[in-house]
Parts: sequence; structure tokens; C-alpha cells
Amino acid sequence: MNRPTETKKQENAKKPTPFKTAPSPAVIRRLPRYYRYLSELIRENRLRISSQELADLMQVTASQIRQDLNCFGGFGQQGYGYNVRYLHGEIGNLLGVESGLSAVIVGAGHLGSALASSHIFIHRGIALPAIFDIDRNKIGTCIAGIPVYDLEDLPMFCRERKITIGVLTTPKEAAKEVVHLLTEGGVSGIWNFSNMELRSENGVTVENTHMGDALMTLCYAVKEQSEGKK
Amino acid sequence: MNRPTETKKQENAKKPTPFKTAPSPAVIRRLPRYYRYLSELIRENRLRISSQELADLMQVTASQIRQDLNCFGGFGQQGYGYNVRYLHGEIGNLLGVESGLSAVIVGAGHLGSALASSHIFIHRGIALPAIFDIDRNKIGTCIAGIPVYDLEDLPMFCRERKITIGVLTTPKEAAKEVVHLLTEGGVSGIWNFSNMELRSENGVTVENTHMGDALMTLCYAVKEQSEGKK
DNA sequence: TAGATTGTTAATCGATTAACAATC
DNA sequence: TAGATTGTTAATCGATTAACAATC
Repeated sequence: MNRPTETKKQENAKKPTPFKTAPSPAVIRRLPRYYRYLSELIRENRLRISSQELADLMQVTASQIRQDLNCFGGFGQQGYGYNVRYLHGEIGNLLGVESGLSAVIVGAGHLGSALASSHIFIHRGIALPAIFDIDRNKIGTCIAGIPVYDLEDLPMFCRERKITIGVLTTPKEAAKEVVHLLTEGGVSGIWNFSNMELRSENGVTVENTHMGDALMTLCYAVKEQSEGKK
Repeated sequence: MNRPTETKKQENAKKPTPFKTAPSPAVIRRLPRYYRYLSELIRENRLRISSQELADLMQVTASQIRQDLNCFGGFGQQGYGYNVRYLHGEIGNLLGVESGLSAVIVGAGHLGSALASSHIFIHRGIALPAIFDIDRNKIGTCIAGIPVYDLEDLPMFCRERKITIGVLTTPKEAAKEVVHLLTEGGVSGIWNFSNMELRSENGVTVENTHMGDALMTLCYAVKEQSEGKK
């Protein structure tokens, strides 16, 4: 199998000249999807892939893939394509996979427990050493092997353990206070599932996941369809 | 309080000349957010709002709001602004709120249970009469008062009860089979939480909610920040 | 009527796609 | 070397914003 001298070239590329075009939010939001498809290709033992093949697979244009990847420097090789494992690794690096990030979940309700029980953090190399809640019945117990602590201790815990991400799964009413405590704790990102809309500020990046919005978007399409049938 | 003759005008507007500009996906994805802010304004007993005020509140441009709403016909009134309840109601109609939609959850794991226990469906007037799973220990039980049935019975149940939405919270491995059963059941929308990427086809609209992607997007920002500090 | 604010058209901006020269 | 395929520039497309005439 023809596999040219990409190793050396790519070793050099590890610190490419910073950014050509600053990656737009649109590009960044596509990275996790690339990462998923590349993970799948690794599972299938694919060694290399061209932008065209990947484009067909993902139903996007080859141009977009090449343009996107080039925001971060050259990950491919002319005449060869992209080395699957290498590209996967580089995108993983961009996304902070296995880079020592750590998270705590705040709110030990159904959703908080579901997230704690999932592999969503482990799978990306993100430590999840604690869950916080105010419920005396929950404090002191474990969920999926993770201890539940008193919300009061949140800032201190975050500071001591250098927690980088807070996951907010409390009801709307508690959200503001939790944001305050997480900010005090020095986290740099908040993943917000509460119904309250949060904004990135004070150097804390917020990622809002409004599941209700996704459901309603689906409802729009479903409703349109049923009206079309009439 | 000056509140001109908007009632009559808006009565007429209920069936406006179809679409001026077909609403783009970008516009549709913004509707739930408008809906949330309007819900909040109703809670605050606001009667009217101008595009500019709403824009300030939501941190978007007034132009965008007016442009977005105009895809669907005139919901406002020159010189007055928008009637909060009326606009809320109209956007709700677009999004199929309280319009007889119904859903079933497939996969009675942590996430499925969390969704069943939440008010996400009830709150939008979507019926949730059943959960399906293959686990013999779960079949026959109830989760948040909702019965868990055998996956085998899914297509028949969906057909008989005219279920419109399937919520897919199974592991990746089961996803394909569940999509098959839901399609057989005649649903018109699938809300996919499984790690498998699904495409809209055969007249079934898919809304992919890849929570891991949201987390990774946040990680990108967090990682960038920590590198900036160095 | 005068003032306010929408609905809508035109201008701008950004993102996507196409094309091709560079190069492996 | 010839063929393949990237990296990158230029063209196109779509979405956002600005401006203003219509009108309540």
C-alpha cells in the first residue's frame, strides 16, 4: 500500500504557522462531527482518506472540508489525502481531548445523573470527580460511583482541584447562584442545560444546550409535514 | 395605555398570504429562542414590545427580528410594535405547540428516564403516552407514571395512537433497528440522541442532538483560553 | 396630525463552493 | 515522470444588517 513520507512532514506540521484564517464559530462547530467520522474510520481500520471520500460520507463538499482543516494548518498531503489517525489526533487536540480538562456536575437530578452515568466525559478524557447538590438526602451518596457534595463546597473544590468545566443541570431558579459559585471557583467553561439563557462573560465561556429548542425545531418540521398532507 | 386597533388587523393576519421569503433553517432555529423570551415577557406581564427592545434583550439586531418574523407574515403593527401574547401565540403555532403532537421515548435508560421525568413534552403540549425498551425487567414498569412497553409492540402502538415523534435514546447499536420500527410505525419525526448519525429520509425528519458535540465545542473554547493564559 | 415603528428593499458581510496551481 | 489530491485564491451564494418608505 502506497503510503508516502507523510510521517516526517506531519511531524513538522505539529506546530504549523499559527492560523491562516481565524477559525469561525461555524468551522469550530463542525470539528466534533469530523472527529466522530474519523473515530468511525479508525474503527474500520481505514488508514487514509481523501477530502472527496470524507465529503461523500458526511454529505458535505470536499471544498468545505479542505477549507475547514486549513484554518488550523495543513493536516493532509498533496496526492495522498489525509492520514486518518493523524487527522483524528490533531482534531482531538484542537478539541482538548485527553488534555487534562475536568468537570463537575451541578444538580443531581435526572439529567445530572444521566450525564454522570454516561461515558460522555470519560470518552473524551475529561475527569468528573464530583457532583454537587443542595438536597441533604443526596449529599454524601454516590451516583455512578461519583460522590455528591454540598453545593456550599463548590467554589473551594473547584479551586483546589483546578476544575475547568461546570455542567449546570439545576432548575432555572438556581442557575444564577450556581453560575456565581462556578465563577468563584474559577472554571473557564459552563455547559448550561438550565432553561435560563446564559451569556459568556468574565472570561467564562458558556455553551447553552437548550434541549427544548431542539425538540421545537423538530416539531416545526413535523407540523409542516402534517399540514402538507392535508 | 395606547393600544391601537391591532386586534382586528391581527385577526385578518391569521391566514396571511403564505410565505414572502421561504423561512431558511437558520430562521427556524431561532424561533424557539424568540418563543422563550416571549414566554418570559408574558410572565412579566408585558403587553407590547418593539423589535428594538426585544433585540436589546436578546442581543441580536432589530433588523434580524423583523426580517425573521416577516418570513411568516406580519405579526406586528407599524407605530406600535408587537403584541407580546399574540406574537407568542403565533410563534407557538408555527412550532406546533398544543397542536396534538405526540411522542414516544425509545430506550428506558438514564437519558430516556430523564426526558420522561422532565416537563419538556408536557410544557409544549406534546403527549407522551409510552416508553419502549427491550429489557424484560423494565417492561411492565412505569417511569414518571409512563408505562414501559416491549419494543416489539412499537410499530403497532405508533400506528394505533398516531404517534408523530419518536425519541431515540438507545445505544448506538440499537439505533438502526429502532429507526426501522419507528418508520414502520409511521412517525414523521425522530429526535435522535444516539451516537449514530441519522439523516432525514423517507419523509421522516431527523433532529440530531449530539450532546458530545456540544461538550467538545465548549472544550475547544476552554482549551483555547488556557493556552492564551500561558 | 406627528411620532413611532413596522415591513421591505437594497447594501454589506461572511460563509460556502469552484477552480486551479502547487506538490507529493 | 504522471496521477492524485491538497492548499489556496477567486467566484458565488446566502444570510445579516442598514435604510427608508409605508402606515398605524
